[in-house]
Amino acid sequence: MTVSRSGVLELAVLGSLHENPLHGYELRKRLNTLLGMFRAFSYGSLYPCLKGLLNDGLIVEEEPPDDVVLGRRSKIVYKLTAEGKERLQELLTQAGPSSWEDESFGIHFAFFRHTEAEVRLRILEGRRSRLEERMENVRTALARTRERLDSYTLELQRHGLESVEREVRWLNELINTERAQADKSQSERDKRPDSDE
Amino acid sequence: MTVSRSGVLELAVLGSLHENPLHGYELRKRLNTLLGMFRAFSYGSLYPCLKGLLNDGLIVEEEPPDDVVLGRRSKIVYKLTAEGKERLQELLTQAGPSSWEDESFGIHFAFFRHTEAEVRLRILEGRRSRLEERMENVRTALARTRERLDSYTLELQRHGLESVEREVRWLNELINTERAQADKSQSERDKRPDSDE
DNA sequence: TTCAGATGTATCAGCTCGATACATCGCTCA
DNA sequence: TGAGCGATGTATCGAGCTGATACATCTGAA
Repeated sequence: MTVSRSGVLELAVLGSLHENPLHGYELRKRLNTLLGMFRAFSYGSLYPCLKGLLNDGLIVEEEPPDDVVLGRRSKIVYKLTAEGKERLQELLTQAGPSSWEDESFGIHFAFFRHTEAEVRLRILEGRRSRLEERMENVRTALARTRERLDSYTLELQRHGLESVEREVRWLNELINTERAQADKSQSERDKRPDSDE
Repeated sequence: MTVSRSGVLELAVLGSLHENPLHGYELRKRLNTLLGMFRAFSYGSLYPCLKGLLNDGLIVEEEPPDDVVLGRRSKIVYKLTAEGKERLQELLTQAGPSSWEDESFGIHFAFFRHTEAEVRLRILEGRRSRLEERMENVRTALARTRERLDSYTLELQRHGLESVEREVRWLNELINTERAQADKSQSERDKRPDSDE
């Protein structure tokens, strides 16, 4: 906590370093590739974050392999410590309201393969209800406005709402898939496919 | 420039106050209704912005109407000055790269009814090429990645790209409409519909 | 009457972005 | 050879925004 580190960035960095050790520059590229259109991190957030994680003992500098030692090392390659792995597990397990914020959701989603089915469902459903709530607010605010809005503003509203509706449908599909899988593995564990759930 | 004021917020505030004088609380509600799903401003940015605009003489406190004078005024209603109107025109006329940033585009769009057709086209086309460029980068970065990504990450990429593709199509429609209107008014001005432009 | 919730102004810590600085490496073109 | 250039690489800073919070008033309902 000594140094700036926002939780979501921490997850992104620890999750990436868990897969393989990286140095800052490459970490940024990897993360931005991973997140695609959703998000792009800047050095101004990554380097302070790495410094903070190092400071807290969650990551350490990796020793360069012997055959590179001769040259001055310019790269600083980081890898997770045991505490770092623990912390990552913690971040992957807990899913609070921040997990379905716009900025956090993509990160959590990108590391879904490491998280429990139950947590995945919680995050997906949390995001869905967050979006639906927001749409509801916008719609009622829009309906309450007395003056009539010009066509450009209305078009903006329409497009915005439609985009979010599409995301909700996408979330629904994902949730259904997750549920179907959960049910399947549940009934496999039970060894007897009863009709009652 | 004395106080914090980011250009896009300045446009949003001046544009709103141009239509009718408002106090901070109401300004925020109006702006957030106007922008719908696109953006929401916080007090932490609005009040400093109002202070800055006041400081630079672009807005002034409006005298309360006589029939309210008796009670202590708690509201501080602001309205544009002549310099404020000038500045607003300036902001509406100029369209640079910042106009097609994610955070700015919605604001510019929401005030399109006050801007020239030529500027509207510049902003729409600028945003389109910005999005296309970004998609191109993501796609090549994705193609260059050697390791294969898990299904969640791929799904995230797919959804992200699809959303942006949809926005590009939306922009195309708007651009076509704008162009058609521009051509129409152009030929009306010419009074003779020649084939060569 | 009291209390909750909307209205209203204002600030602050923490965090992020975009720009920038600086240095090295490998490549190409002359 | 070496000049130039773009990618690689680490790092910092100012400016600005969010979310939380504090505090005060007004209104209507219980």
